Amino acid sequence: MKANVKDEIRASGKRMTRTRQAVLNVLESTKYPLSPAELHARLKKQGIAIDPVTVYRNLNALKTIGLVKQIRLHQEEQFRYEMQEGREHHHHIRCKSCGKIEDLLLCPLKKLTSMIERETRFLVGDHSLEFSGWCPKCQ
Amino acid sequence: MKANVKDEIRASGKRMTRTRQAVLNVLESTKYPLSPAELHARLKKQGIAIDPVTVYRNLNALKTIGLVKQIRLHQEEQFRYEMQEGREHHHHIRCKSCGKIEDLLLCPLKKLTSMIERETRFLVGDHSLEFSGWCPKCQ
DNA sequence: GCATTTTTTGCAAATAAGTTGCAATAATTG
DNA sequence: CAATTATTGCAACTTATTTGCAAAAAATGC
Repeated sequence: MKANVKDEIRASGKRMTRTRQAVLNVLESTKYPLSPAELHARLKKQGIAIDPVTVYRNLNALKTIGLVKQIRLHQEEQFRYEMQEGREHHHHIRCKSCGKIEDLLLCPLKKLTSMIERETRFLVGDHSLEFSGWCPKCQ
Repeated sequence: MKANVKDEIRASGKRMTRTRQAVLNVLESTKYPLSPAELHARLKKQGIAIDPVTVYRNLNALKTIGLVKQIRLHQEEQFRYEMQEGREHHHHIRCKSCGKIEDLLLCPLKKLTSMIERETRFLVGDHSLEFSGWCPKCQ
């Protein structure tokens, strides 16, 4: 865990507890966004028994600070969370069959933003892009 | 309501009831995807008092036939539904302040698909793209 | 290090969106 | 019009998430 992660938590008036440390460790060592339930299961497997509610509360706290990003993949019923700290802007692809999720580092949408702003007169703040299909194993 | 909508419903073994007719009417006359609750409220305002459960069941039935499309806008907690029948492929933009949703007819992603397939070895079936920002009134 | 303050945690209970079981009702078919 | 099958309403259930509250853990001041 990077030192400045703890600093950021403290700077926001929050505390770095064992539990929070463990939540961050799992998120940092996972290459795709996790649901609260998946995160809870991983902690359990590590012998760290915390209440599911505590997972929710930690994820919300970390999201508020901006250390963690909350996303929702289309057609999924729960939120997922991934580290935001030090990560590039990216999107995801999800297998329709087994649910496998991978990051996509490419993003073709920066140039499109001004076009959309002109057309809709919205001020664009953000976008979300997701592909779905079948992963190599499920084809 | 187009004649072939009723035909498609009948062809799938389903029936065209007053209720279902009313649900379709609302969807056809709305220019953005509606949540079940919003749809229910509109029916109520028209003096059509049906159970919320019936709205859910009708939306699911229409989705199964392929007449209606179910989408989930990122950071929203409920599903939304829009007519699929006779509509172009499109995406949405949503105001972060008031929640206003508009359609975007442009889609820059067709060319990207083969690139993603090469990179990830997934077979891409679908994509979802959503912009969010501030609508003219909320800027 | 100890007492005080404030955050965090666990447990139980509440919420919100959506689904399911079942009996009554409404459409369709012959 | 009678028989069949889909649809509806109501109550109850499920799943994901949030909230209240008292106890436990972390930070702060001395």
